[in-house]
Amino acid sequence: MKMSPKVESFVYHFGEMGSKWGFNRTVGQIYALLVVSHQPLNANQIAEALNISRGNVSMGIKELQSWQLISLSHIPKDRKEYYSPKGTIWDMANRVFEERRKREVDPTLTLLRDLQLDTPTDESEAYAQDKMREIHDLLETITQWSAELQRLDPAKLTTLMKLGSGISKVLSIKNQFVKSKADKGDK
Amino acid sequence: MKMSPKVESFVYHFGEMGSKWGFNRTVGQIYALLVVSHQPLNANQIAEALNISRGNVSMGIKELQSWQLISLSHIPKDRKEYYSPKGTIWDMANRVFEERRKREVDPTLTLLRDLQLDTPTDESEAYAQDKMREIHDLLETITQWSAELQRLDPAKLTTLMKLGSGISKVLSIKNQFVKSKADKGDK
DNA sequence: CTAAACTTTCAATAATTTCTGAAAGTTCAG
DNA sequence: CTGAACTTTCAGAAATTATTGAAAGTTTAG
Repeated sequence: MKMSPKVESFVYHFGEMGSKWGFNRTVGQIYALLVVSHQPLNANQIAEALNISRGNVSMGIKELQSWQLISLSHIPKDRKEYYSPKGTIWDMANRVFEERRKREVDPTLTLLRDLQLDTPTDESEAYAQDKMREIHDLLETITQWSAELQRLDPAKLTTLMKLGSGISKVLSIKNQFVKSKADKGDK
Repeated sequence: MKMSPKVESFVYHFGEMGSKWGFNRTVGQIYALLVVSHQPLNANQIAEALNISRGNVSMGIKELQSWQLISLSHIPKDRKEYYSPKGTIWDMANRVFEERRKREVDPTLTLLRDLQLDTPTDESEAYAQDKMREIHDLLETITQWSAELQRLDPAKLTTLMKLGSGISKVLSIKNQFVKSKADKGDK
């Protein structure tokens, strides 16, 4: 399993970036390698291609499984497990968003909600609490949006994006729509 | 500068989370502290409140400046610099998105574009290149969307979100709209 | 069963990142 | 100027995170 120069630079780059997207370098590399490989790979092939230890591959695979990013397969007469990316690239992006939300945003929302429950004891606490509420609302709105985005068919999304001039136009259309309903007293 | 328990848990939590959002713990804490403080704080106050060294504060401030997240002010008769968060919470979120895009997505897009230029030499390279193109297109679409989202007035966005049932509805409206234009031959 | 062919675990170590604090740099009032 | 009041820098120390590889665990063919 020798990587071609192109695949190699892709894989290494993805490793570096991956570490900023919530998983470590090795995990990013493993995933990148699987994505560009036409056939499923086993752990030894991965270790060899990436020049990392067998144990490290095992850790990486485990992590990718917790992100639900890979699926297993088997080759007849071969006991080894073969790994390949699960779903499309869009699925992958959704998984990453979702997983990050669960790990990073949800706990924050919980904390902020809890902190809202107490009544502030003085002016400075009131100010702090108000700011925390703002952040809470922001995170909630973003969460809501991304949840809805994820429900969309990506192909449709792309098409819509290309057809119009994007979301601003979409919103102004909706805005008019909502206004005209409101004018008729349709709240 | 003693933090109240509420502020304290907020600040520490934000520190932990911050490290997942592209800056380190200290930077997250400093920013959180500034956000919930009614008055601008100077470096010593920050160091004392967070129990970190003066030098560390200086580093953190520098980092926050590179993210364009804080502004400076001065108090008459006092030589120290006082720091406060720049803009609204929404501005902050935009800055973070934008900065992360610049640091994490843009270089990837560049790399992927470059890798597209070569013609594949064999079937497996062709496959790899095709996957890379998919990722490129995905990242580009996401980039486009987020750029447009940032241009929107956040208040308007929130209102729209609350009025309707979200983006799916918005899109289906636009979809009808575009279709009817298309039916009239309006491309 | 048993042993071969795997995978996983985990303690030790390596690599990386963050933090400190002393020293150097800057600014400005007098 | 000068020195007091700051801020920044940066080398080394501390803390955190990632990696290895040997040992333990698991699965299955025979």
